[in-house]
Amino acid sequence: MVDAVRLGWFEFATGFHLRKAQEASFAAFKRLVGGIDIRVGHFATLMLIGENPGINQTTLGRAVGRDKSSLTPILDDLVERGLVARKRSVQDRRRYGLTLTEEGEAMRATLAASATEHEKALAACVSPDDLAHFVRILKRIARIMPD
Amino acid sequence: MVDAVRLGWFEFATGFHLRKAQEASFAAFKRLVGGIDIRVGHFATLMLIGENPGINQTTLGRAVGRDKSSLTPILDDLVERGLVARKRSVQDRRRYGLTLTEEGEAMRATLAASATEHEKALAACVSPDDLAHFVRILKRIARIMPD
DNA sequence: TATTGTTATACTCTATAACTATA
DNA sequence: TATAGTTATAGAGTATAACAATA
Repeated sequence: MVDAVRLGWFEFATGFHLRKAQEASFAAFKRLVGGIDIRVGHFATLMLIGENPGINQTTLGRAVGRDKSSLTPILDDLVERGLVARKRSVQDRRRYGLTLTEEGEAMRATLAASATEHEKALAACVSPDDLAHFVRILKRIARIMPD
Repeated sequence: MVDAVRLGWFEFATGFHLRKAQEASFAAFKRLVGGIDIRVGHFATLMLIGENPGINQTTLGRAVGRDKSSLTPILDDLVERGLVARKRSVQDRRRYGLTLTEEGEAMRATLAASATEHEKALAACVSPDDLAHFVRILKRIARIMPD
């Protein structure tokens, strides 16, 4: 049974469609990397450590919009799997500098390939001309809305 | 301490910014309706029942992208608070027809006002010319990505 | 046999608060 | 006193599976 549901006001509710688009994109990405045993939170963490070697957990948390305590189990897992190394800073012994191991770098390359695939799938929804503009709007929303 | 974090590849990762924009929009909406004791899941449910009187739970779940079992506790709460009425269908006694009570309708009107405010806040991030196009892209992503 | 809705249950993700150790 | 990171814990939000009632 396929019932037509009137969205009514929701037809134009940006927040509602933002959520559905995000969920769809998320689900598609999960399916894409389904063969690789890694979660999306792990993915972002791995990519950002690769891009910012020596970054600490608090800074990393701010970048992905999560509390530092939320990152602890993710990092525990990545370290245990030999993908990330925690090195205590000599200048400030409270901090750990995070870096990718060789294996972590290899995993990052593999995941980056999946991510590129995923971007291609998104490109089927947004013309190349519009994509940059689209992402710019998303960034503006993320930056401005909280105030 | 404000560290600059290199996003690197992430700079262009649509999915990443989609998530951050969705979270920012969600947080802003929560703050807006903060005075009203209602959650976002409840909000969508209330709006869609108002727009589709007599809708059943399975159909409603499909519209919001949730399993029917996820809606049961939400509906229990809305019914207990006198906002929604469950009426067993006479044609098919397995189904309940969902409608808003008078109080539910009043709540819907109040929430719709908040939602309109929220859309105005979003309009500060997307020009009126672009907004319709932006939402169209979001819908396309939600429709196409899962395949 | 299939479907609607409920229940029991468990999992993921996340934050808060209290803690240790350093500064 | 303040900060980096960990631990314990709790709360959303969600899905899966088994179930009862009905089709």
